[in-house]
Amino acid sequence: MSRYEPSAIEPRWQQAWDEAGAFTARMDAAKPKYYVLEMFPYPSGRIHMGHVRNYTMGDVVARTKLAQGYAVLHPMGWDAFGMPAENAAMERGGHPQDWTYGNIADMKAQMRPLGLSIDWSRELATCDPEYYGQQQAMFIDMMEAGLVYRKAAVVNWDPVDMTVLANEQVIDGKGWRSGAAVERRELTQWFFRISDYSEELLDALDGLAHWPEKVRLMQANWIGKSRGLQFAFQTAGAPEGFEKLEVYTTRPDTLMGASFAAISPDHPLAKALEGNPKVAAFVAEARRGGTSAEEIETAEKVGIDTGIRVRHPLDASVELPVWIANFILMDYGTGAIFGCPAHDQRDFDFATKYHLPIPPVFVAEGAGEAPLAEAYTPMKSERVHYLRGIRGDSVMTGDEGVAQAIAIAEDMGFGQGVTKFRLRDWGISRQRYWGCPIPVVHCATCGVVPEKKENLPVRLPYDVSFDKPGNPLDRHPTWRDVPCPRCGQPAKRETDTMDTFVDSSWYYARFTAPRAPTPTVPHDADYWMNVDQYIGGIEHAILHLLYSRFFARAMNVTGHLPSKAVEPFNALFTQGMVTHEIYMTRDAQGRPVYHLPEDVIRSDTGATLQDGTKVEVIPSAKMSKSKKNVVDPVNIITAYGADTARWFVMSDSPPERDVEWTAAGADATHKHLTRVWALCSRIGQMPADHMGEGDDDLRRATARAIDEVTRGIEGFAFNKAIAALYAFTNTLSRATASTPVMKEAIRTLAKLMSPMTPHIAESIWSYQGGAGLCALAQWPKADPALLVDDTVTLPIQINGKRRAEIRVAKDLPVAEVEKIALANEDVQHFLAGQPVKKIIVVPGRIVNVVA
RNA sequence: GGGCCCAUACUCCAAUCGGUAGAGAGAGUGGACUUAAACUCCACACAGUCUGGGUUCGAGUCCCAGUGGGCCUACCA
Repeated sequence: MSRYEPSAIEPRWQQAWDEAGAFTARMDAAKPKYYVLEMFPYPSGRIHMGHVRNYTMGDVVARTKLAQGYAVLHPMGWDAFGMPAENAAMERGGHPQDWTYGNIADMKAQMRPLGLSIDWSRELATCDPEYYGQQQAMFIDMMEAGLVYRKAAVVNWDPVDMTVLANEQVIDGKGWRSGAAVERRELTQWFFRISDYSEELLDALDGLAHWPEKVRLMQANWIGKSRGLQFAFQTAGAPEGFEKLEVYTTRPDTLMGASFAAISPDHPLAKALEGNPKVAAFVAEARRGGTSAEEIETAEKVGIDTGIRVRHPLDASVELPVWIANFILMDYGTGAIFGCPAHDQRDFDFATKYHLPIPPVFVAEGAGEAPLAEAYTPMKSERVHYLRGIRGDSVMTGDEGVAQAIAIAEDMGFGQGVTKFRLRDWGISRQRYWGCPIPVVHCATCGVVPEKKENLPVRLPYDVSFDKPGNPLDRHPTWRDVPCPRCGQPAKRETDTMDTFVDSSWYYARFTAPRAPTPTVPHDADYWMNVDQYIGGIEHAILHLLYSRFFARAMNVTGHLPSKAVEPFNALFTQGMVTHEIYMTRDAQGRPVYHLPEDVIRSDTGATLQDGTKVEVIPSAKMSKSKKNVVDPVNIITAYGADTARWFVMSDSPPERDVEWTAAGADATHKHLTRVWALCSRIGQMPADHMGEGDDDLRRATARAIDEVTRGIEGFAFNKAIAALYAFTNTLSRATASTPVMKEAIRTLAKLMSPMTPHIAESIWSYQGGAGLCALAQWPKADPALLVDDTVTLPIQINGKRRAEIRVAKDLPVAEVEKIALANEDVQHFLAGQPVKKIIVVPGRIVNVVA
């Protein structure tokens, strides 16, 4: 065995795996199946260390399950539609399709050297017509199932780029690319009825036992269920048609503390009042409100009195003013509220500003009434003293007060208890070229008509240009102008395309039969679903994962997935980031200048540039191009090999936490692999009949390593599995056992390393006479008899302090252990004649004597 | 404002059910090898677990209060 040269062995083993079809997923009724999936990447053209960590984690799971006898499905694809491709076309010319497929080829070329156990025969890109055509078929099925509808919705419209912008693309009220002032425009858009599933999507979260608590909580908050009271105020002085004003509240128990009513600037009543120039000006100003976090935080609560009055539902003699206020959202509830300043901080701020009364409804139990410096908002579970409860003076919890208020309102007939959700229907229309075309045709006679399924896919035309702003599909007559699929009269295609989140909401299902002429194939979907382990970033905790859960239900309703797959991901793991130090100097003007790690010389005392300039070292942060604290995986693979990169990103930190990339760490990993190589070489040269010492000890150490590594991997504690491998390697390198035992131990070491470092594992395996490919060899099982010692060392504590230890047989009865412990010389010494009050024996662990 | 996570040796991190604080890695120190250095090998040293209370025979681990750092989310009535 010559030197350890990753560049020589890695491509060779990758080829061997390919030729053996080692990772081709095959349905096998005789085997349990395992579907492991990492969130597929956007084809930006470059992989980064975050990808390496994400895909290595999935690979470790996939390779281990394969060795444990599962039929494994471990596919990869590309989330290939989206705006960057169009932006690139606009900025640099070229075509989004060419740009995207070029990037896919580049990225795949960077990924393949990692040696991932991916079934590349199932590769797909969401921009493949074979993929999005099936998505269009499902869209039509969903239309028929009543899961899709059109409605007018207010959107952010960029008048220069002539497109709809997402909220995060609006910066300071201006389009992020064009810089043009963004308008709010009403457009007719397509929606999925995800809000019909609010309750179910919320309730089903409880069943996702192997999802991070954090993600489930984030989704629950996003769905946002609330129980409250909806009722109508009678108005006075309102325009015609507004004799009633519907409001919604989750705190109907505070109704007697109402001092005003307020409506959203987007409320129909506000629109009806825009004849008043002051109102119109206020509404226009409020709508321009910034969207950045900072602006929202500092935005002052402002309003304008409409002059309209409403009658209090419980006391007709009380009239409340109706204000238009900038902090009322049209999207939530009814877009109108009653203000109870004593028990809502926003209302309190508002009332203080406009000198509205602040009557408290309740006070802390035992407290008296006193002027408030801020709103009093105890938890609803807390008992409070109601001074102005709906039933007058009483003491109860907020929850009880709310329930009572709803009951009374329903009894009196002025309102009903209702459950509301924050989750809105999912608007999927995008005025973009590079997305999945919505497969419908607009006909003057027949209205909106779905395309015939035999005409799918509705392909994106290639001959488009991006020299003009707007959607090129809009100005493509031969694509746009088509006969109506129903009556044959001239009609127009829908030119909007789908949100790219639609593409990623079902790719996991498509992987089970990626080339089928239908979205899925029942037999395949039934065999492979669900995804047993899904791995990805926390940034997709809400949208992608919630949409996927909805889509799986929609696919079930339309017959594309079995009912067992309505929750498509059995287990979810969200991995931490890869971080790196940041190196900074300052230019003549004092502005920060950042430097790439390879341009910096790091020493114990600090860091300098090549020319000796002192560099400021900023603690590790997420790798980012702008801070230049990036390490290119391609360079690492060239310098050290894929096994080093894979091992390093899995070592040290627990996988859910961030891992810091350091040059010293990567170097150390490479050294370790070199040591393992040398150890293998040495064992390989031992005479076959060499009789050594400590065979049993090495067998025990081997069994322990199997046990620890297996438990580490299965428990997603890859750092602990790697630590166990370090320890086992050290033990083995010091061992002086007989040749067969040594060989057995290093073959086991290779197998245990193979999920993390598959290439070097294959080399060792074949050199040590392992049969076939290491990747396909069975995962070792630890002999339970070798995992337990016959005798154990028990520490003895006296009053909680460790004072002595004894060595006893593992299963020695407690009474015997007590006797031996008390007879111990050191114990007698420390007891110094004190009587023993109590003795606690934890078998196999510890003895504690209480004196 | 709300929520979640983290805090153990110089650094990154281990420590099953509460049971001897150290598995592993880096950096450090000393030594062997070398003309010398690098590489490699061997050895050594390094904390009582962020602070303050509590529960317990026993707390890094559980509970309460706080401090520091990170992430997410937010006028949701």
